Amino acid sequence: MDCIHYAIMLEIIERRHLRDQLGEAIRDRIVRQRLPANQSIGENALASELGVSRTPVRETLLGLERDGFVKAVPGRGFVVLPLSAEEARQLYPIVWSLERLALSDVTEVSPDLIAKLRGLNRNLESATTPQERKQIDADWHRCLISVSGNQRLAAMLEGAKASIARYEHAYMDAAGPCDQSIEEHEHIASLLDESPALAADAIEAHWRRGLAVILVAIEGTPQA
Amino acid sequence: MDCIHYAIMLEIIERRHLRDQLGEAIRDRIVRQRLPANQSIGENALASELGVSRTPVRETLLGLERDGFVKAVPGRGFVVLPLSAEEARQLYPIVWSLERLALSDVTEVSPDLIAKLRGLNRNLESATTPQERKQIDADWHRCLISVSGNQRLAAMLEGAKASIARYEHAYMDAAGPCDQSIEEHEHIASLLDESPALAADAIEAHWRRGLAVILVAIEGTPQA
DNA sequence: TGATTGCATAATGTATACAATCCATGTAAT
DNA sequence: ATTACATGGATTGTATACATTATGCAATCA
Repeated sequence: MDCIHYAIMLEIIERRHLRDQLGEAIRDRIVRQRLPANQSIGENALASELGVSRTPVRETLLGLERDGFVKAVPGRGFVVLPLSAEEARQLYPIVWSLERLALSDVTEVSPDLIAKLRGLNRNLESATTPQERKQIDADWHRCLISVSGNQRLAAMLEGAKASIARYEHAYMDAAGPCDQSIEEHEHIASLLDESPALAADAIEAHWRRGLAVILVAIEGTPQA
Repeated sequence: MDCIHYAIMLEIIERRHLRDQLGEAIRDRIVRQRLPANQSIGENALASELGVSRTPVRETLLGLERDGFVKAVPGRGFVVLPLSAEEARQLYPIVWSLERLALSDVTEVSPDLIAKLRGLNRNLESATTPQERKQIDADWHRCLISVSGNQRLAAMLEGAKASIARYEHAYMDAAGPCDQSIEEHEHIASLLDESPALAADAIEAHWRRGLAVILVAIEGTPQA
């Protein structure tokens, strides 16, 4: 029994397609505006920069098109879509509707899960780097919607959240989730086992506040 | 000035990627179970059958993976995912949540739109072939959610509806939308300008009934 | 007989090739 | 000077090639 068998037994070998690994890198370039909006993506340059061929790059871009990062224009490749207040106004309600759905119809919430949410929230409090804070915040929401057990819902939310990340990066404080977010998380966690309906209202309010921040940043006017 | 210039001026020339055209064909093969579930898709056979190379076929399959039709397994290609009551229970609530969202926050509904809905519903009544009925039903729902103006929402719903079409084809009466559906459509249209909230409730009920039909067909028991 | 190994074949994942088309620059004509 | 057009290089969309990995089957062994 050699090391390969051990690897299989322990599920160490985890093969991933190149396109999945590239996703992170290319999304990052878009979020950080290294690939500017309204500009066609040079597939050759991107591929050689990433050390792969055009094929997996194009596969990744097709996925990013589904998530609303880019648009494929016949004959001129993939174009990075611009951010807009209008799109933000479209995206956020989708997210809060889907997270509401995750919390509806929940009959019983395990104490373990609430404990896990509280733990993540503590980690969020003590996190130092913005990157870490954003990561933990995303984990907290993933954990929250896991109560539904709805995998299709989780997958759709992943895509929508990725789009929203663009707006948060571009317009929100680079520090990441603030104290108010942490308080709201705690509030939601505490509501979870008493009244899922109230928790659903709270999660919607949480996102509404996030949208308001973004819209102020984009449009300047406090209430638009 | 030759015919090509005219074509461009009139926007007659509409270039589409092969992957988009293949989408319909491959989805159809899955829905009709010509590509059976739990079975890996032979890309070579499919490509030559469709008269194209593997490249656009694979691009299409990546899109179908996003819509939950297939799953890419590293090393063994794309596998057609099986239908399950569990997935149906996940999909339908997503659809009614998103259609609810489309109807919420609607301030003013144009009379034109209501007239168009009623017109489509009449077409649905007089449609003859099941294919036509399904097409018109889909158009009716597209028209309904267009009141929101939320394009991201519309795109997500397209994907979710495509998945649901698999269930409807496999388990619902092949005749397509029935008289009750038409009545419900009419009811929803009439509620639309008075009370969007009630219309939202009605559209949810519409989909809940659809889910119930599917679940009975899959599981047999009337209330599960 | 039943399980296992080894090999041959087929299929996948990625890279590369090639034809079509886009875009920028330059040139001529008005 | 501006427009129209021609031309070349660059880029895309699709096809094909190639290396790796999976799959099936026959031969071997317990």
